[in-house]
Amino acid sequence: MPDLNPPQREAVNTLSGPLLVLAGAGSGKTRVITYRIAKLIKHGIAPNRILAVTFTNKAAREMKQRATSLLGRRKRIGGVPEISTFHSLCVRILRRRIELLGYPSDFSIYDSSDQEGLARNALRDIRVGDDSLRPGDLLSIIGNWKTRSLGPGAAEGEAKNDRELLAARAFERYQDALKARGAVDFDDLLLLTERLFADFEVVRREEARRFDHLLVDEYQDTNGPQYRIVRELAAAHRNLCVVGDDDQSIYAWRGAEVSHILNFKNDWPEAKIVYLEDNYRSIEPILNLANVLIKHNSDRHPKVLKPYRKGGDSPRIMRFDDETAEATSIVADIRSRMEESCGRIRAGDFAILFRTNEQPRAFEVELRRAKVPYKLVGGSSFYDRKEVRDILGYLRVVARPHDEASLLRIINTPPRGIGATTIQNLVALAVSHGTSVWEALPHAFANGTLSGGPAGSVREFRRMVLACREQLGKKSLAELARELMEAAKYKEELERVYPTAQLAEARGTAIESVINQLASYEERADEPTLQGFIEEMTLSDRDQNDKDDGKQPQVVTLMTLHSAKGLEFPHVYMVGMEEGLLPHKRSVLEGGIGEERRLAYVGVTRAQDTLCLTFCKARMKWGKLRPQIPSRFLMEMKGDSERAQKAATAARQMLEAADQTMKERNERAAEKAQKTGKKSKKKTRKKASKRSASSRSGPPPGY
DNA sequence: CCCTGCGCTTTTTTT
DNA sequence: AAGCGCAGGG
Repeated sequence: MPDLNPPQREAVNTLSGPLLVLAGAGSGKTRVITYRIAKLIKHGIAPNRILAVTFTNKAAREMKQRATSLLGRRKRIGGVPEISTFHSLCVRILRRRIELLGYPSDFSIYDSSDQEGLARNALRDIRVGDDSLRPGDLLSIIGNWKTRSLGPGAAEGEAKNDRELLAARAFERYQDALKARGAVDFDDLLLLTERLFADFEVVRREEARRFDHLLVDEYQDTNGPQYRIVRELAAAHRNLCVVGDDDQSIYAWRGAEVSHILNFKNDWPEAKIVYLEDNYRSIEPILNLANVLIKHNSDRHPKVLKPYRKGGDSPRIMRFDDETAEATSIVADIRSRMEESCGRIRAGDFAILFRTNEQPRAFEVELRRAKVPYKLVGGSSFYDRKEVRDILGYLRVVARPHDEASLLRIINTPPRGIGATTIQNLVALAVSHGTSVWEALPHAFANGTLSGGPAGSVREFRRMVLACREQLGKKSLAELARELMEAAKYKEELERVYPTAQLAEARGTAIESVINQLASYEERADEPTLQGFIEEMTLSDRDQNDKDDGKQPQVVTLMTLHSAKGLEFPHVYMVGMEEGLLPHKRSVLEGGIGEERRLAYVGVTRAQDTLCLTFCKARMKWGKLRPQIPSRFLMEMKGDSERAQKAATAARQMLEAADQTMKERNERAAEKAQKTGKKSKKKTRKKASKRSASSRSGPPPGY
């Protein structure tokens, strides 16, 4: 890539006022942002007056690195620019001011698995009509409302059917439960910040005054709350630079609105607009494919990626019998390309991109078998492992014993004789006192809720937590964590549960790994706190690789198309190019092919040198081999619109049919449930009345 | 209180 | 195919 081209230079040199940079894929937008930050500082802006916001921690980390290396020695003068994600920015604001909204300033942040527990409780014993909801469904509905800044009241008012009414009521209980625990979920971070700005002018001014320049990356993916937070922060100084590409908007399902970037000029009439269309990343044939594909989207800002790197091999399209064959061949392909290149091409040059998180399974098996090193980004990995969640639970309880979700998670892990009944009684007592379970413990000893064996176990548990809290600040956090896990006899439990020492050992490494990450956090952070570490673990993008902050190991990358946004690889495989997968079934049936096409576009434009698109004739699902139709996007890229049409029609028919059989099955199940359902309904009612009898006051909201 | 085994459901993307 | 919840035995 040459030095800055004219539009890039213009973007970098526009130092004040609103600026919209419409940057195509591979046009060097990260470079433009970092150069701009450097330029601002060279022109005398104090670094700590600059705020840059990104969507992922990875992007923030990278931007920080590049900016500091650009600035060299200069960074020491006047601090460093603040580069963070929306979420961590909001956490910082809320820690300062959230008490105005009735939350404690040491609020906990609940991640998806904590949320699920709350959702389950919120749904307990409510029924509207004969609709019911799964916790996951509820959470996605709530997420939807939250990204539209709707509270439970407004949601109930808007509810159009029983299902939504039910969800709205559960939403209220869910939100009450969160607040009662002094906890917020991910959406709340944005929502409460927005509310703080709206309700308290002082806060808005105070926060807006911290910075004179605001830069936002991936602006096409801002949702409502993010958009309004940006607007408020930049309203006074108006030095707002946003960078994005409407063709890469892939988060509409999470509330992102492309209109934010398309209507930028309406909000900031004096804004300058710069287009970056020169692509320095990919070779010509890859870009041709991308351009042809995205043209099929009608609702867009027309632009074309212009290749800087002319010539090169055309992308390959390959067909396989099933996902096992797909994985085997691709892994073999990777191996042979590495071998033939005599070490010039390395594992780290390859990426395998897919639409859904079940797809990498076959590849993992195959890569392991072929001894090719790889990493699986995101998905259910390290952070979701039971052991990791357990130790984090312990740490969270030590940091803040009122954190109910964590307390209940670990109070009997490993089993220490505090069973379900005991826990239920404790929760009921806490509820009737209107306190957290932790606070209720002394009362429970006093009034006899706890007695005998369980009382002893609980007392010992409480002592263990208190002893650990005692040590906070006196010992290193890593040391503390190690001692805590020892006191909890966690390793012994692993040895007990797993048949072989080897298995137990493998499980134990997760614990070790968290403790190591804690140690490295302590070294790196200015003022390390347990809360700070937990926050980092909760908010971090789920990239395990941030632990080895030195050299990236040379490994093949496996990730979803969504996670691939913003990245590039010399050699890319886009796998599972099939109707129902990409475009995803849901989009085929409910509309929204445009976003799927953008997703495919994002995938194609990740590739620098070679691209390989693959699909399978059939795919294993629920133990059955199901025939697949090649993705219409493949045909669109080949310029065969007619066959793309046909594929679309055939896919719709097939998926609708599958949907129909499933509906029928559900109906049959529902009928069955109605017969036994009367019984089970009675059962749950009985249970409910039992519970309320024992707790006297009945289950209040949140339980 | 804890463990096992059976049966039932499962269908996207994430900070 | 696999993970989860629940019932029943130790």
